[in-house]
Amino acid sequence: MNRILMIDDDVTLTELVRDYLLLDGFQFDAIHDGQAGLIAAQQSNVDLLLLDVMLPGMDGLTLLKTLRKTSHCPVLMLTARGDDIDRILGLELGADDYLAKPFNPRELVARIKAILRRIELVNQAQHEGSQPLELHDLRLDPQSRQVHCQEQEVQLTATEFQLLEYLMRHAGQVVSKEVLSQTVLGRPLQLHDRSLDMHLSNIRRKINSSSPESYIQTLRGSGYRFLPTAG
Amino acid sequence: MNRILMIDDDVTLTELVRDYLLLDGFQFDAIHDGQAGLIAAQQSNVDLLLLDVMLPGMDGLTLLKTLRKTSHCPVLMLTARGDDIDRILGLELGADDYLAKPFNPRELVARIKAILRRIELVNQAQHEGSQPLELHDLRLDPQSRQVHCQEQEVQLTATEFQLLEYLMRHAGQVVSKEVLSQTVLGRPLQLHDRSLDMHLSNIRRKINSSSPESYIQTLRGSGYRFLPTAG
DNA sequence: ACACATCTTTACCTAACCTTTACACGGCCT
DNA sequence: AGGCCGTGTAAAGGTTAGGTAAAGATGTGT
Repeated sequence: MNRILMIDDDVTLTELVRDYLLLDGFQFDAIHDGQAGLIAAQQSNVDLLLLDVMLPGMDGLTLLKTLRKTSHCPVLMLTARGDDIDRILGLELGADDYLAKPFNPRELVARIKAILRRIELVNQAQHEGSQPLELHDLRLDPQSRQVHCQEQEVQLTATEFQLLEYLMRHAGQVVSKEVLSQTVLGRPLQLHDRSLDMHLSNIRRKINSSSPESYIQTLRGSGYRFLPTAG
Repeated sequence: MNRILMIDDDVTLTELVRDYLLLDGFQFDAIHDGQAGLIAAQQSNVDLLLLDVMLPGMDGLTLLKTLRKTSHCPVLMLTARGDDIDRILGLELGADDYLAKPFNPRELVARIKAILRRIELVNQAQHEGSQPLELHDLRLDPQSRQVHCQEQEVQLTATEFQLLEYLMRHAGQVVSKEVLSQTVLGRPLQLHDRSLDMHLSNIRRKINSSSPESYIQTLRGSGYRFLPTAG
């Protein structure tokens, strides 16, 4: 789960952004004053900072400059149109992106995700989890992003693939819908949200066309479990 | 077997790291003084150097600077939080990575492996980088920078060539747009950046004029994959 | 300065995809 | 038995990623 800190004196705006980000499964805090914001950004463990340029207490550019002495936390600047964007993004200050006010909250979310994905990439070099998984008559290969069932290729969408991969990696364990929603869909499970059920259903349909076995058990009220091979 | 040398005055820490690295099949030595460390690094045959910034005898940055005059051995810096990371990683000193103390030993191992893998890759690329690649009815020759499709030459621009080469070298694997943008275009993928799509489109058009086969698969939401020949 | 090649951005479109809605079924409790 | 709740799934609806044409920007050589 990613923690976002927003430093902006516009309370209406921060509340709006809060709503959107919570829906997408982020943790969110807002601070409405520059100096307090700097301290919070320095001390707490923030994954990404949303920073307004115009701020009471301390303006955003100064804040960023100060923060950069001690932190490389990714920063997305919120600017008024016509601000000195080159300088903000350039080496001198080193923001990761900017967005001109007023902005579309969806766009903001998209940019946040883009930045975090970029960061993720850098850390990913050390990621090893790319060995093919083989259970029952299923083979799932993250490297080629292919799934075979009884040697027949099964075409899965990105989400279906992630879902199946997660279940297979946790074979034998019960995985709750809450966890699946958060890790696979990237958002908290909402009331009446049937997306996961649909994806599961689709996976089963696609797999069952090759194999009648059902590895994916439903544990009513608890979640799902992928049968381990021993069983 | 890879040989790791750690230069750090914290004996408890070096012992901890020793345990982890031995378990992972590395050879390991530790030296607790800067000057002695430099000499050891210069003389012995080390595959990777773990270097603390704060050191008795000679500080890590000076050591690295001196070492770089004679050696290109990969270096992973161990820093206190808030050290001038840019300078460490930058061209001036040329460390390969850094890790802030206190760190998780697993993370350290992961980064070490990542660096060594990277080095390995580079060596490999230099080694085989000049042999022509042949897949399906495509032949791509890095040496002459020519591409033939069914014996017919296909004129590609520099970017298109690099893109195709990267995909062919990773035939069978999914390659994300993020990775392609970073490696081929040399910049992080931005939101709404369609350059890659365009280059892909152009490559496909040029190739398809000679051959109706489509080796380049799109995996919506995941990236692209060049079909391996076996399949 | 100009022409040319290349790369990037913009814009539009479509198909693939994800989510929502709706209804059905079956377990579980009282 | 009856009702509630969680789940399966078909179908509809809305959204988005990707293909590509065309315009714009950038670069390079003459």
